[in-house]
Amino acid sequence: MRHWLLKSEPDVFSFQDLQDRPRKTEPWNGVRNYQARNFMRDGMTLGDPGLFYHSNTAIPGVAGVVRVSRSAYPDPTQFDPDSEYHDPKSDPAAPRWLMVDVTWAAAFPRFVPLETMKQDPALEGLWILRRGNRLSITPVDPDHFDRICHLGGLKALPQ
DNA sequence: GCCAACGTTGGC
DNA sequence: GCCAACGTTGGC
Repeated sequence: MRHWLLKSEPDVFSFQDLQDRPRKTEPWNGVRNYQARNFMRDGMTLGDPGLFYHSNTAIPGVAGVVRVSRSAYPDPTQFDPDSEYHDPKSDPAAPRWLMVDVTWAAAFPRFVPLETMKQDPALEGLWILRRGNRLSITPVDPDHFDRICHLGGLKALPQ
């Protein structure tokens, strides 16, 4: 089992939006970066926990925890001409882009701002804190994962 | 809205 | 295969 951090712009899709979904589950579509795709394809397995990170917003940070509820499969939006994620170069016989499903697991009692994580020596090396980081899906060390959950006031993960 | 950092594209 | 141009990301 590996740990992850998933970025989402809350104006587009927030952690609250996920919680409000039927079955609290959402396909993580629209990933159009090869490295992020490879993490989903080669790294993610069912049940992997992930931090739900709000990016490109007034106070960026981690809102809570999700779990991978379906492993990587083709992202249908790449074949949809009406989708903003449409990729005309992707061959339906060999889909270029994949997605996973994620399911809401637990909300942090306290939102953990990026600023807080930056100032925490225990989080040194966390991918999201590296300069110029733009990857929307990144692995997280178990120690870092636990530390961020602690900062968020989460005692233990359900199940 | 600015802009640094980064990934992708395409001419050569 | 190099690399300049371009588009996107995302913190501030």
